[in-house]
Amino acid sequence: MPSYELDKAYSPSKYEADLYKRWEDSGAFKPDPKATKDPFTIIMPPPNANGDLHLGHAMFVVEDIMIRYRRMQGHPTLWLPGADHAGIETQVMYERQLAKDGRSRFDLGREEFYKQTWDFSQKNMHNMMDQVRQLGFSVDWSRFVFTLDDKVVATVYETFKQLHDADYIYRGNRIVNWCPSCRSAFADIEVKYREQIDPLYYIKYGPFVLATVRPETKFGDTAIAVNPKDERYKDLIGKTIDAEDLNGPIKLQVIGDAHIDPEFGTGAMKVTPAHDPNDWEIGLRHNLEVRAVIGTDGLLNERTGKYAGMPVAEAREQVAHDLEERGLMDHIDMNYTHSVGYHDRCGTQIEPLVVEQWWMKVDELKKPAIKAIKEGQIKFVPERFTKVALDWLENLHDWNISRQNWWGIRIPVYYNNTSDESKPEYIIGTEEEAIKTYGQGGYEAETDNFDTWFSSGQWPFATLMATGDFEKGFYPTSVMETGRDILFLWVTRMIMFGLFKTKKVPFRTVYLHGLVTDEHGKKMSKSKNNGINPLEMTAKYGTDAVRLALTIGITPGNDGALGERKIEGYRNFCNKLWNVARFILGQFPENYSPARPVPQSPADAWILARTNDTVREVTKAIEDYRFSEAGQAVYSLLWDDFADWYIEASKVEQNTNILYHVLSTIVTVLHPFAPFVTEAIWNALPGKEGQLITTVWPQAVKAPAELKTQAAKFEDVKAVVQATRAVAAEEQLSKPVILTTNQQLADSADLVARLARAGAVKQVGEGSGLYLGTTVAAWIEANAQLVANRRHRLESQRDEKQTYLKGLEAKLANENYTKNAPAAVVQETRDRREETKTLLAKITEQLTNLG
RNA sequence: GGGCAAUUAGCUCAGCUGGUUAGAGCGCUUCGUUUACACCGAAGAUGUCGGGGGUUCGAAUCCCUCAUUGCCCACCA
Repeated sequence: MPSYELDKAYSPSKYEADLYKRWEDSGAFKPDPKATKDPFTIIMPPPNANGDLHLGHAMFVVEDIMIRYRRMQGHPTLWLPGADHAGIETQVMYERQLAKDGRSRFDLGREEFYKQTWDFSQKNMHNMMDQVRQLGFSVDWSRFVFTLDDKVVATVYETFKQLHDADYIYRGNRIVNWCPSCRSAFADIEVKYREQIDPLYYIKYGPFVLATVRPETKFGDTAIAVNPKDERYKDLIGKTIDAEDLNGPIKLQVIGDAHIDPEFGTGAMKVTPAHDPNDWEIGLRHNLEVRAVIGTDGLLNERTGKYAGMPVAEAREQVAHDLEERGLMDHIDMNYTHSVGYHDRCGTQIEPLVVEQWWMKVDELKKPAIKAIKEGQIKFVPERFTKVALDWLENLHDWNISRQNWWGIRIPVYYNNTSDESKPEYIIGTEEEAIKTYGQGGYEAETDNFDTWFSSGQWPFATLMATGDFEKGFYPTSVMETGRDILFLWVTRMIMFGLFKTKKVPFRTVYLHGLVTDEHGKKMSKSKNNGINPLEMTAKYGTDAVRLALTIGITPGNDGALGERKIEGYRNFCNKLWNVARFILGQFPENYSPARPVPQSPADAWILARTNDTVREVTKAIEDYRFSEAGQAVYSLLWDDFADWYIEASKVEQNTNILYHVLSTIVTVLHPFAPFVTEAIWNALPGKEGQLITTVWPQAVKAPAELKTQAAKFEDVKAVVQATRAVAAEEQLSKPVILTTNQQLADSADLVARLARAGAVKQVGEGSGLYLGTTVAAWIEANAQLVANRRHRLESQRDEKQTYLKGLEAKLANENYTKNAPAAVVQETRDRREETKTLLAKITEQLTNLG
């Protein structure tokens, strides 16, 4: 015997874990092999296996919405989860942990450090997987992929070799962004610039005075550059000058280079090709000697004499001090503002150094990517990011793909360590191949790792190749949904790699979400202590509440504010839905077996029409990636229409099949957004088989005219009820009596009375009392005093309508309007005019009767 | 220096290709022991849609311009 009963309030913790397990165990998360539509695939951006999930990950809820929606639509649907070893980021995090015990990675050594970081990330990975479950994400766990899985690494290696064979990979000694703390080079995009004030030293160099913020690099100066058009220095170009320096006299050649701004400083610049990117370029142009004076350890080297071994900052002070002492300092500007690069992961100041690295040529690789985007093979949501991505790609320079960190995927290169020069300088391949080529002990393995983004840039195909789904129609994937902040770092690179490796775009649509900020739109940060932990919130308010809070009111590409109060609001909404279900379940007779909903009353027709419209609206909105609007539409149907009106109406005239139908429909279309509460309710409904997660998405139909006519009658009832309530509230009337001349309204007397909390609804030949001003003529029985009291209200009502009518008439009198505006719009204006005229006549009549 | 976005109710934000008298949630005021829900219900107040100009029959929506805020990119001896 069904016990159609639910707890008084929805308690998420009671259901979530069980429901999730049931979904997972039933295989619902796997693509349905029987589904016949096109496959729908999303590869989840793999969270970094080095900590807890945060709100950025919780934003993947939009992926779950798409996935659940497509699954219900009957597509073979795959949401593939994974985790990222996140090279340098994880390394830095684990090093911080080590630092708490006063240790560094150098104490452990490379091998031990790797092993411990592996354990650290494995632990985090499992923790993270639990958290993904907690968010209700319907990912196919059987296809979980880690970036360090053998199959992924194999694909990454294969791609590297293919790129190398195509001549897109080279090894080069060039200036790079060096992080002295990580002891690794980084790509330009991993350097974040911060504005700061530093002293600008004007130092004397023979006949020159020149400005620099880095006097400590002067030992690496190999020229002085001036603008060739600068009259002051023109004659010196090409000459070599003698200058007194801290370590004795030196000679420097003077070169002319258009890069020099005559307005800056003294118009002359010291050129240090080894330690400044611009100077490096100048050096290339003028074939200057590259003299390194700072090592990869961030310390000055033996070329600097007594400064050798000093860290850069210390050396700078010392050199400046000594220059002053020796009379070689002209003056110092203490208020010079400029921006300085810092490593975005560890925050250490970047030291430009010349170090040998592996590079990827991008000039050819980016072309197909640009083409694909321009041709619309990849669409961006929101659209404005199309141009942003294109601009970035078009200006992209060769990419340094090697990292000297210890945590990552080793570049599969072995160098010739034998004296046999007929053998290749290096090979790309396995150790066995190295042995074959160079003999046992005749080779040296590369120790550099790949940039994390080199491997994750291959994620869409690397994952599907690892799971064996690549050939099964899941590639190209459907949507790449990720944070706006990694558009360049990740998305553009996936496009390049995807097109190179598979000749196909990796995804058809890129959906970018913005940043989740605190409730006042401020960035969340530890120092401000305004952060929200999504996992704490799911525990406190339920996962559905958090999901809705991250969906509704948040638009693609834009930042979205989230406060605890917002989550609380959606917790309330879930509870509202729960109670609606609880009420309806209580209405079912024993052994109720649902039948086709047939409208018997205007209210029935009205709610059926509203439900049908909402299904259409939600479906369209999801298809258009307007998830906020989709969620809002269901929210409003449930609360504003179903709960506030229809359920109340059903307490007078009940149509159980319609209650059942509307509840089922709401729960179904809300499921992608709030999967738990909807599934819990579904399970309690009689006559439902299987799980909601795999139930078929409803289809909106073209509503028959008769349904619309009937529905309009309920709108009339609503209007009278609302007007009555307003008057009753303002005049403190209890149980007012409603009079009407309208047959239909009189027919619905019980309904109107209940909804309006009226004493009675009476049909009369002629109205009297307080006129309600609704299209269906109705009055509230009232004495002369009360009517007189409300006279001003009628008058202002009349004035308002008159103004409005005037506007409409002016509009319709305008030929330009009636000619140019679409016929439907004009017709609507005409209808409105007639309506307003009728109302106005009634109000005027009422006022006349008042005398 | 280049670019993008935002500016709408006290707060946080919707408003898709221009077309009802501009919306939601929260907050606020008043009232409320109704056959589910106080995590509730009813009623209500609050807007020169940042300023100025323009296009149009019609502009929150399109164009120009200014202002403020945020973000991205580049450069910075």
